[in-house]
Amino acid sequence: MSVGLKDIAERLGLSEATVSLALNGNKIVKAETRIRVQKMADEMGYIPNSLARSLVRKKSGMLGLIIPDIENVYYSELVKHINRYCQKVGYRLFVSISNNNVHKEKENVLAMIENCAEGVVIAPVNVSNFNPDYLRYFKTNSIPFVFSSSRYEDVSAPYVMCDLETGMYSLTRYLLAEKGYRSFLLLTGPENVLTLRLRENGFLRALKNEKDVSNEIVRVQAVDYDTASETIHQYLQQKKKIDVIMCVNDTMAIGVINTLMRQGIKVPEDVAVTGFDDSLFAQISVVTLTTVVQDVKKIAEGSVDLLMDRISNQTSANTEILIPTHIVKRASTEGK
Amino acid sequence: MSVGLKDIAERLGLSEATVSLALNGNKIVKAETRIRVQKMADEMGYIPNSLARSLVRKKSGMLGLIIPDIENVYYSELVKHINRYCQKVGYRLFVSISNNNVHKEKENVLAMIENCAEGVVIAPVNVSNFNPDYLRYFKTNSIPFVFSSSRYEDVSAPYVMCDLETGMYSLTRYLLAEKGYRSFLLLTGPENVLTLRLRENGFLRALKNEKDVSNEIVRVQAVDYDTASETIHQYLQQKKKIDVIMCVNDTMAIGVINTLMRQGIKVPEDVAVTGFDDSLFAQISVVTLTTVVQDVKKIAEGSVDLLMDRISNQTSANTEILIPTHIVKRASTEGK
DNA sequence: GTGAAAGCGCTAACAC
DNA sequence: GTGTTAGCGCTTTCAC
Repeated sequence: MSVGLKDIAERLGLSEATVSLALNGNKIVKAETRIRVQKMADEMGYIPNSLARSLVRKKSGMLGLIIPDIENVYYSELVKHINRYCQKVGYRLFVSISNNNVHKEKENVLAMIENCAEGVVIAPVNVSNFNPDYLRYFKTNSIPFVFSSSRYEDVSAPYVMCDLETGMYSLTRYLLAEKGYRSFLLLTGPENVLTLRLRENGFLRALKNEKDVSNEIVRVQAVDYDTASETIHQYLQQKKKIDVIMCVNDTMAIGVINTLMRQGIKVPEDVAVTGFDDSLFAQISVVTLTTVVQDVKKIAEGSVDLLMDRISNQTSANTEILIPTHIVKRASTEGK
Repeated sequence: MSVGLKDIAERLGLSEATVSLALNGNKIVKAETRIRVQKMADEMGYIPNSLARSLVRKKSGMLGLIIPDIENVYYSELVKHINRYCQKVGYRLFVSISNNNVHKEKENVLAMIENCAEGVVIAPVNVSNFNPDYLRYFKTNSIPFVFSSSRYEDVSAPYVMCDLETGMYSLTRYLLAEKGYRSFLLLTGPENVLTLRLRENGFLRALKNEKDVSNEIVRVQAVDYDTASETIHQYLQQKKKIDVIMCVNDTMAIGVINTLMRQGIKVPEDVAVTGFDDSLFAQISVVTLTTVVQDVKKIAEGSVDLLMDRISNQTSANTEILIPTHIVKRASTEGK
């Protein structure tokens, strides 16, 4: 049913080799023959078998991407950009989902090797990973990999991520110095997650040595909409006076805003709210979000560039790229 | 660097064949040998090359999924479920993105064949596709495919999608009969998109023969947040009296609600709003959305089941599965 | 129970 | 210019 090189060769009275060369546009084949072959291939609906090709070439033309969660807008945006950029540099992308689960991530790593990815971008799970030793399989199979969006601190490998610490620092300083807020609440998640810790560090550094400023850190289990909503709902019982609630992502910020508004508390007049990421959510909030922009496209392209570098040059320098962030001011803090 | 069957065989003084059989758990190999081989493979960090395996077995163990847009929450949810379900049935999933572009979809189809997908799920582009003849490549290469979430009307192939027409019908009837709304505005997109047309049909059918009921259809180019916001913003100039604004997806509904609220118009007190899909967005709206539930998980699993069926049984009946929808009532219509 | 041999579909030397 | 050959890493008869 499906047509192969052999079929074309037979029909044309040529050898498989010539057909192969012709189809690959090799100039060594007579132009006329090339055309003839090309035409016949089209006619017969020839589609090359990339399994066979990859096997013999020892190049699959495929890059891998491992992400924790595809429903998270941050990662779906990452996928979009990485996918697009891969195509641009002539590769195909195989995406696999770790479901924020270390064991699954290991499986995905093995799958990448089985599938002969020429390199892989890993967006690490957002839970603590005490033993990411399965990454050594990449080394033993000479497959380069880079971290993207986050990294494992005890694994020495190149990475591309945003400068989250500075991002949160700048945002906090802005709220402090320009908006004059004095009492801060940081709504964040588990302590052991790098990307959250960096935000926290930025937050604390910005407030350090400030007098007449109060800050509080509220830690929740899941950094999502529902959890944020409930947490703030409960927090409101305390009737504490807060100037601004800073969230570690936009989704939580929306949860906070909606909860506040339903209680008749005005944002930003009564209390300001900030997000992080500048995802889709930042703009579809009733009160648009002041947030920190993570330039996902830059992260995506930076990751692929870095990976391509390692694939072709076999450079082994542990390049570490920190993409600058910037803050975007919207309605949720522009009250005072 | 990377270890193959041969390496293991040499170390053990066995043949490649035996090692292969042992690793595949073939009972014909002496249990003791099997263990020995297994152990050595682990020790040496053997990872099978699925390219080679697939080539000889003529089974890649891979299914394909083509979607228009990964940033759209509907599709990312679809990816999640299909991915999960594929794993359950022992397949890997290769996702590719058509970017809502017919030409790209064709490329993706070819890529699926090149990559030897054993079957593929297609979520069609949401623009008119006058000539999806490239789908015949699947037939000529004996690769089964099924449509998911939508379909091309002039292509005869199995499909799994929600009963959008009935969904919209029920919602409209509910608003009419139970809520007593009399003037309806439907905010939808281009005329030639099946999934939108079905909604429209349901809407019109529900209102047909109703006296004292007015309906208006406003058509926009892009069914997204910004377009919906702007359109409603302009529409408000007309100062027409409208009871309910029905949107063809949740994202647009949020755009509408936010725009209304910013104009001081209360939802649902002054005007009610409905969405469609019951995506994440339906619940993160300030005013939670009354909407129609598309059971994405069922669509996902149905699509894979149908595909598996065609892969194994080579059945050729054109099964057409319409998943029932139901409406969920939330704050955005519960005013009157 | 194990090994030898053929071959999956394609490519890349090397002959002719 | 074109054909012959070998072989990518693995599986799977079929002898032994």
